[in-house]
Amino acid sequence: MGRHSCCYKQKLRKGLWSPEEDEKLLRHITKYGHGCWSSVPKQAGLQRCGKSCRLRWINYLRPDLKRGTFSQEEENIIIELHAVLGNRWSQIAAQLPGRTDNEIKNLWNSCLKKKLRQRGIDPVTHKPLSEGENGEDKEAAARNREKVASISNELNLLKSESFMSDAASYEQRPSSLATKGYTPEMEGSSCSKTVNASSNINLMNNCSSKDFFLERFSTSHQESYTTSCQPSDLMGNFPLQMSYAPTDSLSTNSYSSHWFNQSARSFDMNAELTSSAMSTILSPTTSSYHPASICYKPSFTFPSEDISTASFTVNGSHDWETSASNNRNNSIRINSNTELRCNKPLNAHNSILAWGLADCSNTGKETQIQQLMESQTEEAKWSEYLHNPFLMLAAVQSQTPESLCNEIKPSTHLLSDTLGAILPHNKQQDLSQPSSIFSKDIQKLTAAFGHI
DNA sequence: AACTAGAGCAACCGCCTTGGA
DNA sequence: GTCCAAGGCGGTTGCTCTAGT
Repeated sequence: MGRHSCCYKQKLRKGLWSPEEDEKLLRHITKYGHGCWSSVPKQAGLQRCGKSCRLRWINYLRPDLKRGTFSQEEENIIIELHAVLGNRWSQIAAQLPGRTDNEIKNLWNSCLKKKLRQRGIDPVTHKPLSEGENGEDKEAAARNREKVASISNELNLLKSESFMSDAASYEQRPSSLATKGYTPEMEGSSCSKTVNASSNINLMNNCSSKDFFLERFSTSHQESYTTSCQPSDLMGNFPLQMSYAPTDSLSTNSYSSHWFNQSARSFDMNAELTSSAMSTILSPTTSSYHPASICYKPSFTFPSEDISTASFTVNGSHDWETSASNNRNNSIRINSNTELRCNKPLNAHNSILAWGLADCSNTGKETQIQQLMESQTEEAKWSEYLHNPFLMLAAVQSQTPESLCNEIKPSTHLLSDTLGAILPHNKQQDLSQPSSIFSKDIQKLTAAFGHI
């Protein structure tokens, strides 16, 4: 790899775009659309490479771009999203209509990082800066810690044969679809990419339960069907610090932390699991129901769609299976022992799902995990579990369903409470409508898992 | 007025993934 | 299965502007 092939062929202009070039590009795309970017410069009469044209369009000429400085609310959203997503600028940008990843990246590097440091928050970890460690040292230290943790986790993985089951893949939506949704013809395209098992291994072992869930249950990062997640519920020790954004509408719900999908819908973290994972694996008709479940603490909000009871199976392995292909047994099975499932019927009047990690085999064992859970607060328990997938696995494999049962907290109100303040006015009406995204995902996962 | 440093921003670079041949 | 072009993304560079000296 190196310079783009198009740049070899002829001497192309580089550097800043002139108004004439802008006009040519704008006129061409307005009239014909961009189609294949590599052919755009020729058709538009530009001495630029296709990539350069694409970038110019995306970052500057696009008509839906929002100009001007970032509002305080936008900054807060970026900070919150960065705490969750890290430097995934395109994903962050996807939650801020009219803003580009480049813009956000520049803002972060030039302004927000500084602001966070001034507030005593490490922009890398989003945790309070410790005294005696300056920002740069802290960053380096954080990177080192990550490396160490990563290596350690890899070793743990090797030790854990249960995690070394054969590879599986699941479908993930293409990033292009999500990020650059301004070309209508792109919508509905069905490209996909496969994430192999090694990705999932890393997800598990980097001890980010957030990532674990997002990767496992969302159809894509880019189009992540959002979640609001109570960090103590799902993110373990994930460093989501809300304290620095106390005034905006997001932060009034603090730990609800709503996210948005490409169409500016907001969902609940739990809904991410349900909307992307569930919708892709559930048929609206049948699924199994297991009365003796281990209730998984986070409650899942599901859009009001006519979906019956459902379950999907999880094990500690990164190997997923589903029997959804025949639409009779709508479950994802990772291994034979554990199920993560919804144990409430879903219909238009009951959109709250209670999910369970159900132990299907090893019941009644007393374990360290159980003792741990008994001794800690509920929040801490789940934090610990979600922080450490191995603990989770161990617990699930050794606990009785009852011993792990926690109450389910409805969370739909978080959605409605927050959206009004966040969504553009013209988007708010969508909230009452069943999301077509979900049915799309049903098709996608069905297709994705159908061949397994 | 000249110089310098820093901030902000636009664009490029290099790598990765995807999909078609 | 391999190769390659295209597209996407995050990191980096370099230019311009502005404030301070």
